[in-house]
Amino acid sequence: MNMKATMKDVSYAAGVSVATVSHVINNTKYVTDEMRKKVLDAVALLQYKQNITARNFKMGKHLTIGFVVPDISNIFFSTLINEIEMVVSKQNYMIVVVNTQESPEKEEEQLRRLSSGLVDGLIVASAFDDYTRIRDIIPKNFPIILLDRKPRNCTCDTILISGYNAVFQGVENLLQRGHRKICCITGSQHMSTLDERLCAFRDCHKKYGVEIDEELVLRLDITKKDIFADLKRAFPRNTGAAVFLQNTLTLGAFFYLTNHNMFNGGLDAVGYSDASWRHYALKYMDVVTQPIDKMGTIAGERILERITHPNKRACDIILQAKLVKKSGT
Amino acid sequence: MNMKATMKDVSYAAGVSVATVSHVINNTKYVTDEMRKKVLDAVALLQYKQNITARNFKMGKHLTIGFVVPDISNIFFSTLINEIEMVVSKQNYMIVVVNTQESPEKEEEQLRRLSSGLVDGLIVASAFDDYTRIRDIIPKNFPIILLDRKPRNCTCDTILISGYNAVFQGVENLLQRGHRKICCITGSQHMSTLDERLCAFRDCHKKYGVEIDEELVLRLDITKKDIFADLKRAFPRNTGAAVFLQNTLTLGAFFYLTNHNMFNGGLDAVGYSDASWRHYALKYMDVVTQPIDKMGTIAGERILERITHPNKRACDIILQAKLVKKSGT
DNA sequence: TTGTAAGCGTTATCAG
DNA sequence: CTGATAACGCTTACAA
Repeated sequence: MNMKATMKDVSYAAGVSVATVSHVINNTKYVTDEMRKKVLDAVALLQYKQNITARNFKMGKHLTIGFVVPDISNIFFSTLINEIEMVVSKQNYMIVVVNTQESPEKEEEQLRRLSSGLVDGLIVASAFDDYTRIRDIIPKNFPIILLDRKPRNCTCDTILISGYNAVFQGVENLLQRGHRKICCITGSQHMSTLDERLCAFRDCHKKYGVEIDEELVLRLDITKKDIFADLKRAFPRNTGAAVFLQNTLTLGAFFYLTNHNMFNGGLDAVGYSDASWRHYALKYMDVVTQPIDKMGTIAGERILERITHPNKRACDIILQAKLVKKSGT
Repeated sequence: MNMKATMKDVSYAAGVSVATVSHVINNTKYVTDEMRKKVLDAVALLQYKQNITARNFKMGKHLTIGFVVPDISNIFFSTLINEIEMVVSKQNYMIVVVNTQESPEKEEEQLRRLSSGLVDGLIVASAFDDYTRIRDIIPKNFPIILLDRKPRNCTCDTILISGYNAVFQGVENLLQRGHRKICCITGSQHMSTLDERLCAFRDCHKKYGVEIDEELVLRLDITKKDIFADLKRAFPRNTGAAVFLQNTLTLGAFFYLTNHNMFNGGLDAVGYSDASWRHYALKYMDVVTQPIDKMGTIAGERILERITHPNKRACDIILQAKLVKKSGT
């Protein structure tokens, strides 16, 4: 019989009280060296390990923040994880990541689980269009921050990155260089960020009095393994310019286009990128980059603040994406 | 005063016992419809949410598996997450991911924390060379599975992917096509997988009696943001062939090489890839792909089995990477 | 400085 | 079928 040792076992073995054991384990009160040694010896002898769940339960604290992401393999989110981790780990918090695979049902289930006593706060990039249902799920005043996407009817803190200006500027450059047939390639999912970017695309055309050929506005499904085929079909040869509104799309497109030597053929493009490969692309296209590090830092700081002050009023923060021009221009 | 409602509160409001409340919440015993309704009404009224930590504590079960990864932004690991999730979610387990950023210290800390009552089992891709210390940290018989890398002195279950044959075969192809100056580009970190791949590179040369120019064996630091510069320096023009032993490296290299039109210049190459972009690369290089999905499935199934039978004897599983030849050949 | 004991929210045993 | 109540392992007044 090899049941796991508890504090009581240790206290018994050491000939002291459980309170004393607790205090030496947690360094929470002064204990004489003699006692401390007895305790530590017993701990070693019994291979005692503190039961963190019991502790968390008793304290109502977990030193843990949940990060709910729709797609963990998107470099945008994985970078964010590191960034947030860096901030919160300074206060001894850890981050647990759960992946919802863009499924609202999964998100709902996870939010329900995590918010019911597993973590002290939540950061979530939501797959929901509308957040009304979620409000009943998350306890009132539970520290929660929404990232990157803002569903309707959501009253929590949000941190967003606006791509409007950057995309507008990118499209403006293309128009100013004389392009009139600009292909716009975006994702098939519906989300606030994409809508905004597309909006910039349209508005810029309007400003210059250029009519958009709707045939050139394409929505590709990037969850499919092979964007290649889609792109092939989608990419008309008679347009001299293209705009890609999503980072995942841009990588695929970039491969496709370089492989077909289209940039050397004079193609002009604006892409979206959050990854290190943006450096390579810069030879051929303007690239919109998002301030992920800043977003992560702010998210980390803010969730910590919410945890300590749960009933401050919520607010939105909007960061700006930036257009980095390709090397030639 | 708006303290969170407990079962006791609910039982009081519903005029029943806590036992009954518990049973309707968990569907764990038959309760008459009348009682059940009373309970559910009270739950709604008080906005009662079960405290999962208390439950986990009491039950000693968490329905949670920890996945400890060295680099969450590596597509190899993020794909693995999805794969594992798919398996374990069928048994209602969730998976929490923690990122160690290739730091053994972080790994140790996380293992300590997770294994002390936060999760029911662990899957870890370790940043450790040697696992002796870890054995004292993880409780005896704690369900744990090591993935992808096998540190020395590790007696747990491991699931590995051997790249030996695939790399050997890739190099063999190059040699048979007449190449004698093959540049080998690998990572700067030390890990079992890379060692094995490099070993295949060497062994294959030996088999063909070709001496390796050690100047052409390069270790690049992929944690640096800009592999581009490194590659530029590293890549000698007089070699007609190159082998890339890591997926992250290969992507950078591929960009660099296509941008410089080197494939059209006749460069022959073997790369490592786990991502969807492998399709694009296949026009230009042989690509080693790893059976990530299989690895994930096995890992998921095995950890579940370990959780139910914690004291079966550990064993190793070795999967084989596969060489996919480029389209022309 | 150390020990005693109550109590955190749940589950589960056992009587009714 | 339902209800008291002990117990899970730990922290923390409070008492000694």
